[in-house]
Amino acid sequence: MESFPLLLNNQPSSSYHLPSNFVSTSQLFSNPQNTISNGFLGLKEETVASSSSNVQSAIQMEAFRGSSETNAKQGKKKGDKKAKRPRFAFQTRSKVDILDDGYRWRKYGQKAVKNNNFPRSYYRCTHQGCDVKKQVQRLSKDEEVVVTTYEGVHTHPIEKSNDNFEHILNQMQVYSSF
DNA sequence: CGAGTTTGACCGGCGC
DNA sequence: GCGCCGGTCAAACTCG
Repeated sequence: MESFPLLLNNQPSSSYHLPSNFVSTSQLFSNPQNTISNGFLGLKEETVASSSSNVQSAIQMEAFRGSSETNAKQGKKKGDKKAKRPRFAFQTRSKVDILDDGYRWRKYGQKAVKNNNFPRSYYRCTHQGCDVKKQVQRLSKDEEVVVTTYEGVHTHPIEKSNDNFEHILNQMQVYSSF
C-alpha cells in the first residue's frame, strides 16, 4: 500500500506507513516565512502557525486529496476516471534538490515557475505500472528550501535499501531534535 | 546500447 | 474566443 519513505520517524529501517487518510486539505506551502532553521519545515497541517520559533522537526508536509472529484485531469482511458490521487507536499532544507527517497524517478519535464527564479522539475516513478509522480521546486525566497510534492501512492516496494535511505536523511540534514 | 535527462512543442483548463 | 499558464510528451541527447 502506501509505504511512503517519509521521514516522520527516526527509524530508518522500518516501513514508513503513511496513513492514507492523512488528509488535511489546506492550502499549500503558502507560508514563505516558515523558514525554520532545521532541516525540515514541519508538517503542513495547522501547525503552520507555530512557525515562529517553535518549529521543530518535521516536514512541512501537506497532504490533500486533491482530486477526488473535480480536480484530476488524469487523462486515463475513458470510463476509468480520475482515481483519487493523494498529494503530499513537504519542504525540506537542502542544498540539493535531488532527494533520493529510495524510488527511481525519471524526469519528464521542467518548467519555469512564475514568481520564482528556479524551475520546477517533474518526475515519474519508473516502476512498471506505478505512475506516481513528484515535482520538485525551490523557493525563490529561500533557495535552500526545496518543496517536493508527491502525487499518488507507490504500489511496489522501495527499490533501494533502507540503509541508503538513512543516508538520505543525512543528506537532507534533517531532523532534528528529538 | 539502454536508461535517464534535456528542452521545445503541445495541450487542456481557466480567467478575462 | 483568446491568451496565459501549468503540466505532459517526445525526439534528441548524454552518460554509464
